[in-house]
Amino acid sequence: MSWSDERVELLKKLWSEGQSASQIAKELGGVTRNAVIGKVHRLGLSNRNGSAASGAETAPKAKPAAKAEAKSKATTKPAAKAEPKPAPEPKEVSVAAPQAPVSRAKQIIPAGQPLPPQPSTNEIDPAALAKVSEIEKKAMKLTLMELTERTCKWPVGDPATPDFWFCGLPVQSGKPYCEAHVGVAFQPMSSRRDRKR
DNA sequence: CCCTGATTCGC
DNA sequence: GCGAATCAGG
Repeated sequence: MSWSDERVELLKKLWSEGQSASQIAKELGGVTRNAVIGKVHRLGLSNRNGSAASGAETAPKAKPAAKAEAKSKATTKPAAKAEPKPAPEPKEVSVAAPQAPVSRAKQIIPAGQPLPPQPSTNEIDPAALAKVSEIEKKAMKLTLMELTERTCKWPVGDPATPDFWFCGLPVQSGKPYCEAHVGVAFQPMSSRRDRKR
């Protein structure tokens, strides 16, 4: 595989979108994450500007590079290329705010069948819920067959609906869900024992 | 162990 | 230019 124009464009897009190198590699196909990273560097866009994706974001690293380094990086990138596609990316996430309720999590519990470990959607940390609804917007939206050992298996939507999918984001570690969903899946402790019937 | 990006260096 | 190997870190 070679870096055709289209592939480079897709690479740029996905990279600035905040996708990880491995994810981009998968989508491109025929390349490894190393190839992606290498290309990214060669393109001079190692810095993901535009909007730092909150969440799975690596903090700004300041690498002294204790190795032999006598080169100065000339980051002179005009980038004044006329793109046919203006890159419609309304990326301007304002996370600084006290987290305004973007959207109320509707209780879309179909028949009351507690499929997922979805705990009572009313006594969970609101911040965690907000986090969930936020990451679910950029979830992988995988199908059942696409789930792997390390993709978030949190179901979203109504299983009896075409809008049903699994989160699919990278799992926290050995857990079945991504960080955000782990947050709501495992309640620290709550009034659990007071469930009387 | 899983992952992330960064860098090096033979090709 | 390319990317596997390696490095450095979470």
